[in-house]
Amino acid sequence: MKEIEKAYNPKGVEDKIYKKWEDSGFFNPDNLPGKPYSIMMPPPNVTGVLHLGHSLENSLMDAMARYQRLRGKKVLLLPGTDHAAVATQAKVEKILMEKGIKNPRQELGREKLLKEIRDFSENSKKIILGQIKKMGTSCDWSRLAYTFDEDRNKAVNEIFKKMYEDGLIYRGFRAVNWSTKGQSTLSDDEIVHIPRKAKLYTFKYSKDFPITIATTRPETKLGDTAVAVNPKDLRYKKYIGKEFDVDFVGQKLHIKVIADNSIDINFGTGALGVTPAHSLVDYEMGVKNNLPIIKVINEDGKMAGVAGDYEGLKIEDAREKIVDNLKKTGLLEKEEEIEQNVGTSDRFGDIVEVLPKTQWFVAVNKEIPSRGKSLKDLMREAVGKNGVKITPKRFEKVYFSWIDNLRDWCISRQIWWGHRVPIWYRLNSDLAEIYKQNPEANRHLLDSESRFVVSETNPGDNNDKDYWIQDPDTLDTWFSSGLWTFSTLGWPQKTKELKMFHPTNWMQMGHEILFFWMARMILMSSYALKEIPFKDIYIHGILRDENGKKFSKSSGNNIDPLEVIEKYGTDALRFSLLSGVAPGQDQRFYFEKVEGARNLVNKLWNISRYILTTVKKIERIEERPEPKTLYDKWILDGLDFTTSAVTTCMNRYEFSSASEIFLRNFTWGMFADWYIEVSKIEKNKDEILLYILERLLKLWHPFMPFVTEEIWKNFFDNDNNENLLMIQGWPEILKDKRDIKVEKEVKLIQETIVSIRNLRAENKIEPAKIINIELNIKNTKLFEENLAILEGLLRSKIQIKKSKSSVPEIKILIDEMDAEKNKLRIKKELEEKEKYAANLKQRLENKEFISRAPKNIVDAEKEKFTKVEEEIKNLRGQIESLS
RNA sequence: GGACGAUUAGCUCAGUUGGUUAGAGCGUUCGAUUCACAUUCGAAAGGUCGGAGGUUCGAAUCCUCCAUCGUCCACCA
Repeated sequence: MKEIEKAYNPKGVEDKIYKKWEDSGFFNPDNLPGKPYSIMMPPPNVTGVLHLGHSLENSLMDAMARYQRLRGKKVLLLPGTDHAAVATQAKVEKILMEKGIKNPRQELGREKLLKEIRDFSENSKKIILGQIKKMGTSCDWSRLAYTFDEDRNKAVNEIFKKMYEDGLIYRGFRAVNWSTKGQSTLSDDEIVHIPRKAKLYTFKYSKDFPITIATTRPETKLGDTAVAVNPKDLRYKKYIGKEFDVDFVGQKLHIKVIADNSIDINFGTGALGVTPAHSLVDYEMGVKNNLPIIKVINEDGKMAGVAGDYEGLKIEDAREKIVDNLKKTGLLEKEEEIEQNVGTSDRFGDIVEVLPKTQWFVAVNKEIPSRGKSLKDLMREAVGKNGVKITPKRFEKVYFSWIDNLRDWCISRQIWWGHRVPIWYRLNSDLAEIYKQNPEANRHLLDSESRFVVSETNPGDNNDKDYWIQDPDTLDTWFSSGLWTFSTLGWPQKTKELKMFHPTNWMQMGHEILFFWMARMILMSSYALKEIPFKDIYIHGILRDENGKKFSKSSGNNIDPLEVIEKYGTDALRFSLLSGVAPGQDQRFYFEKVEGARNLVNKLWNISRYILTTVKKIERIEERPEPKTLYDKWILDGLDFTTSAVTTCMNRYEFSSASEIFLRNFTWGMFADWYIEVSKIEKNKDEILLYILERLLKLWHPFMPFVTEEIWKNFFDNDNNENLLMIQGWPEILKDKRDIKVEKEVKLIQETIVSIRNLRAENKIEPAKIINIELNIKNTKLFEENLAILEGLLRSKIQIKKSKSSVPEIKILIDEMDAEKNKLRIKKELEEKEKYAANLKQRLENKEFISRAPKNIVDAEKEKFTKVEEEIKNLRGQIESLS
């Protein structure tokens, strides 16, 4: 007889099995037959190690990949990591600062700092990849990619060039978001708004200026070049178009009064001081009205030279001084405290300033040559009816509203960790010399240089090589991760992989990167390949702790997935995550859940242990065995139904229903609790048990790959690769409907068994004691045929007597029965049934119901009524016989 | 300010086109250990589905309003 351990011990087997899978080559689609199916794993940032959220993603993707592989597809699950430009540099700089290096960029310089970041990220990468393996992820390691490796860099340069040539990438002097702390620009999406208290000042620039304005940022008013009013505002109509020279706290300003429909007549004074240099909204107004841009705040967060008396002051100090000044001159009319939202940098945390700067942008509204559409148009078309399906659908709306508000995308960053902007400027020899002496300080030489070309490498020849300077900036990290679905497949080369696996079939992600990533992938792919990068998108929620709080380092509630795996095993972790996932919905994680999952894994183990150690011969059963008894029919039908349901669920990305409702219920509730127990009584069921076990292992494999693979080994006496469960094929769907008659009969028997067990428990009859029972029933044949089961499961001697009742009337023939107690119980039951019957009766007497409800519903209600009537009669009889 | 989501048993959550006496897991109570599994087995208790209206023969499910919690977007200056 086969020896199998009493409990499943994941620790001993997981690593071995993973190695076996990896060595088999089946992670690589080249070794698989069938139609291609591809999933690109969202590359985790190399800022640190993986957390439970990543475990959820790995579980989702791997479950889908394994499911598709079992269904005979040529599955590519492509792994990778993301250099995460700003995030990683910010992180490493922080670590260095904690080590005492106050200003890492200054103290280390570009090359040394880059080395620090590279070392850090290589280390995180190693840990991350190890963690992905621990999760059992069946990804193709031979195609491992990194957003910052050579191939991906080529793709980045190529697309930059293409977009530049199409006029979609341009250099512009525009108002951009600026992080003083990070000393870099930011895209609109990298800003998080946080509420804070601020003071709103209402004042006039000067005594002779007719309009009062309000602001929370008086210091920026030094850069005002206009006042905007609503054209319908009668108070100010007469001033529109007029220009004024004013003396604002000692500075000369030239203010033009302009009309703009976006101005709210009822807010504040109904007039807005326009600062094109330091507000994105004002900047756009400035462009429309041709207003000059006056930059009064510098990159270091201090007032600029044009600010006159205020030059060199910190923003807060300048503000204070200006307010003082306004008070003194009596120009300040009101000062009130308001709640305001302020934009901060998501990575550096400081308040973001808006500054005018020369940067590189992607034009989203500009028409793409020979396509008659803008990037925005492409992005809009890609989702919805004829494009990507987002699950859940509501995120489509979120996406569209984001598109509508999209501005040109600033892609150049002043940090060092990232893809260098592939632009080279040709300076005059002396300027080149000056620049090289201090690049940081002489950046403006490049900004004002009109001779430049797009190139990966120095475009100069031996004569002027030294005068060509590459743009020191790097690209927004999302510029490179936007290419992920195709840069990983060899683009810009026309590889056969690209043709085979693009567009990808499925993409899953958290809703927090919908804009950052999904939108950019759609942009890049529909532009460069004219393909929407994926067919379906699945949005999952974020994992929270047991109190509903976000996991984060600062709240100290982080859980290391490896710790969970160590304690409960990977399969348990995977199942606990997958069984609770609902699209777009946040999910709580707690250890009781994993414990329950671990118990389920062990249950499957023990089911297998029982079957494999008791059957005469372990063998694979290809054909659906012929059912001999009622329970055989029931369980085989159940398996068919479960197979069909699980398949449907997986095709719809309903991981939770597939695993929790159907598989768990069938495995534990039907197969273990009933059928295996029955098989001990009815005997000779090796074929059916083995047949079901094999299919169960396959159905469970996407959710719990390790334990199923480990059990599967017992079917073979060698460990050839082609015997691995992961490629054995998905169970065939034979039929998806259960036989209603069989269903009903089994239900009747099970209800009878439960009732009798209940009676035993209530009357405190020892479970071991054999008792005599009399069953009065119309359908004696059914009960006679299943007598052995009833007697076996109930430890009873049962006499079946013919009666008119279609529900069994149970009599326990024993002295210890407490008649009073019994009567009470029956009375209670009777009451409930009578209430129910009254309910049904009312419904059936309602003419509207009879005439309007569909016939099958009415018939079902009638049937229910006759049944409950019978039960009531039965119970009444029992009471009588007891008294 | 705008949009979206959640509210179902003590806890965590299912409930897919409106039609079962509203389900599961955990927890609780009672009982069981030579027979695959105490990481187990058996039994039970526990909910007027956030509130108020409406549509319908019929509402946890659809509509309106309200309440509470949460998320995203947005520089009302």
